[in-house]
Amino acid sequence: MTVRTRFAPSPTGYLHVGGARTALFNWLFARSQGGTFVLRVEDTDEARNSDAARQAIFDGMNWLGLDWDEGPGVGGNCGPYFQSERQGIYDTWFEKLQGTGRAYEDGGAWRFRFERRLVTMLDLVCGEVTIDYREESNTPDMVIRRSDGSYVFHFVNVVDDLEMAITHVIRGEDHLMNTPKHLQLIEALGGVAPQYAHIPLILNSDGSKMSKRDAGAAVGDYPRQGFLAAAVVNFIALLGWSPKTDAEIFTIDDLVARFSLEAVNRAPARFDMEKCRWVNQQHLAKLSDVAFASQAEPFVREAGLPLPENFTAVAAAVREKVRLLGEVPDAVTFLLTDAIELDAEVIAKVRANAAAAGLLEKLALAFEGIGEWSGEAAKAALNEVAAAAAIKPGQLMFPMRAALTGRAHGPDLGDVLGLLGKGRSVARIAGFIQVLTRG
RNA sequence: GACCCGUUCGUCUAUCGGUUAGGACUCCAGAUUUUCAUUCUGGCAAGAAGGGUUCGACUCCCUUACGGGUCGCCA
Repeated sequence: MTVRTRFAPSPTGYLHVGGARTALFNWLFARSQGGTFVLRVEDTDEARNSDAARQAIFDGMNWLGLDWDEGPGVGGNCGPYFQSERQGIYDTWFEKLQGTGRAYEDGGAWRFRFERRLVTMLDLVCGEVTIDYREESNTPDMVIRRSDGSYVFHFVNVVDDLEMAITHVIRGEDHLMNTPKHLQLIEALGGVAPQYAHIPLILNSDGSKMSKRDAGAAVGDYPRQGFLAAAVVNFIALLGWSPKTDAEIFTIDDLVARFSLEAVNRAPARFDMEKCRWVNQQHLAKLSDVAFASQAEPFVREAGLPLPENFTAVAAAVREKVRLLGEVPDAVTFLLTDAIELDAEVIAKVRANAAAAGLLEKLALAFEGIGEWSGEAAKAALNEVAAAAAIKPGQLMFPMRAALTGRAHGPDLGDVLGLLGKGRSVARIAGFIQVLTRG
């Protein structure tokens, strides 16, 4: 039997990280088992659905790299994959259920009569769970068809899982208490129940339930901030699942190779944005210079900065200084424009050294004398100036960094000098000396 | 309120009866880097509480506390 999993979101809002992780686990399980991953859109609630939300789901899945083998856009033998287009199928199953005598009308709606007994399920994550359905007041018969003729979630979800031959239902723990209902319905329908795996929910860093508007909740925000899809996939995979090794940085293929439902945790996990950023930094570090530059380019363009021909080198210079691609524009501004902002604290710090201005003047002079400019040549000149002044080259570094970048932190000075070129380097030093001496 | 699931450093986690309870993020301190960052080394920091079972319990059982989930003609 080949594994078939599905992700069945409702297009009622943006794609949530919790949903994304559910999709990821289903995808990982299918891929690791050589199975099929189905995307099914549960858009039965017309009032709450929107095209924008539908698109957000597709965009989010595509961005994360979670491709589906069957579903919207790719088709498959179990379509249509929008529940809004499956009315006829539901009608057929509903009639079949009516034939069993387990459905009864109530105020225009139709309810499913539960068997009054203990229902035991064997969850792949939670283990054996038994729910008491003997007392009707605790577990009233559920409505499966509304008085307006439309079907409710429990019914269509079960029918579709049967129709689509889903073998493993991996979903959030918020569905755990729905499972006995689904099991009873499947039994009445004469179907074979899939295996269930209820995964723990993702909480905010303060332990509250993560919902809309919480930081990090919307998958669509991640690309905008400059997260790499591979990093987000890596990070959310580690929320509630463990690869059982000390390694933490994985490609999506690594995850496929290591994934197993047995290693899914039972306790809810909190979302730690700091660590997510760290994971992103680790993934950025693994990119080639060219790949990094092309990822960073849209952000620089968006910031309204000019893109020089040597942008790859510019980006490479700041690569290990950033955790998010969104930080790149700020980090490279001083290399792309001459309108640099001088940090007041940095100026004060340089001024504290009375000799700084004089040294910088000598440095500018030495730079002027360089025939063939390069970062290395400039550094050699700096070393000579330092030697002549009987100071360590390191002492000249800070004033020079301040003059060239306006800041205390930034790329390697050799890189900066090489990228800036002779003219701009000298000009910035001259300008900085003026600021220093002005008062 | 009832029912279900859970509870190891602040956070993510390892441990499947015998460990100085390990790793990672964050933070702090050193080292390296002529500068910045990276990197490296070290440090702070945990078995919710109380009962059992056992020669021995973080690991098994019970109780309590706490956290989360579910109780719709939402999905």
